[in-house]
Amino acid sequence: MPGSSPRAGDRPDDSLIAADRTLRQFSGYTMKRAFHVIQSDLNAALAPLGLRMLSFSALVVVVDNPGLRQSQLAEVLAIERPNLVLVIDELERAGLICRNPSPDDRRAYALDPTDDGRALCGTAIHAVQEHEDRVARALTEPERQALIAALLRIETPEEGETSDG
Amino acid sequence: MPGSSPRAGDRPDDSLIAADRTLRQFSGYTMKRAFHVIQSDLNAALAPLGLRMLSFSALVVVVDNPGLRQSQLAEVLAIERPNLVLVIDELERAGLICRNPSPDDRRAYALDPTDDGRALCGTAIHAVQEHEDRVARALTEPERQALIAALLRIETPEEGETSDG
DNA sequence: TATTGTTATACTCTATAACTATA
DNA sequence: TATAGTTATAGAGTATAACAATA
Repeated sequence: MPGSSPRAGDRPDDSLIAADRTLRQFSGYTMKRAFHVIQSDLNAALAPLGLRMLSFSALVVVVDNPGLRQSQLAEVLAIERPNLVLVIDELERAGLICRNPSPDDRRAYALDPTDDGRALCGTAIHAVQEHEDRVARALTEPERQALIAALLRIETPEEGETSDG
Repeated sequence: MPGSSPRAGDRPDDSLIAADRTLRQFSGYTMKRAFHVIQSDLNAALAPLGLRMLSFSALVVVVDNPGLRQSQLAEVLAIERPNLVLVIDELERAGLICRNPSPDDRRAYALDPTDDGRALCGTAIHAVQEHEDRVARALTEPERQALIAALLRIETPEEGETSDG
């Protein structure tokens, strides 16, 4: 139940810090706000490298899985195929990955990292790790790992129930 | 370091489930994906009531804090003032809140819930609680509360260090 | 007939500058 | 001059339909 605060105008601004206490019970609301903070910091960390969160993610997966097709990469990143096209364009224009002809299927491209792409990927992972260290400063390391495990279980409830199975 | 998988095309699709393992170390990536799942479910739960995540949040804060001005509401919700205007329009058109003249300041509006707004707010909170129960099904209750606490600390590192201070 | 990559399109959320009317 | 609400606009991220080439 919403509650029964007095009118907010009657009080100093300090009362606003608790003005969303009902919403704070809900993980979606708090997650949205935390994610916004994290995404801003992450994009700021990646901007000097000419990357953003999405292009960084695509680059890492291509470096880890050379030869991947675009439809596979979209599936891995959980985005729609059309939305990946501009990301690949961006990475290709920057000379970080190539669209090579797939040996098996003339409709498809095999995505491969260039040497520059592999090098920048390493640099970017280092930058993102520094961002992660800033996140970790607000948490203990077990808390940080528990957070990631909880988020993974929320995304895919059947997986990651407990990883000792 | 990215690693050295063989070419993904050599393998069946099963290999894709681990194709983003490097990214999974980073809270931002996993949070983005979990948030996307949560936001979709939350919006689906609210859609039958004519609400979405943002309008629901605004309604709850107005019901909890009648008389709030728009600029205060924007600050509470951590969104820019211009982006709140259409949300308030939407809630006012639906007859859930009113823009009343502020007694103190003729530039400002005092936002107040209508009876319908208060009623729908209660219904919506119930719907969101059911959504939260679905989230909780993937976690234990202490895990769910630890998740929310961790997200709050990430958003505002200085607050919520430990709440027994 | 189905799939790959693509184009076009649209909707949401977010961010900034500038306007008006008040203060 | 500063602030409250507003308008206009732009940029991301995301979603669907439909097309050409290929399977």
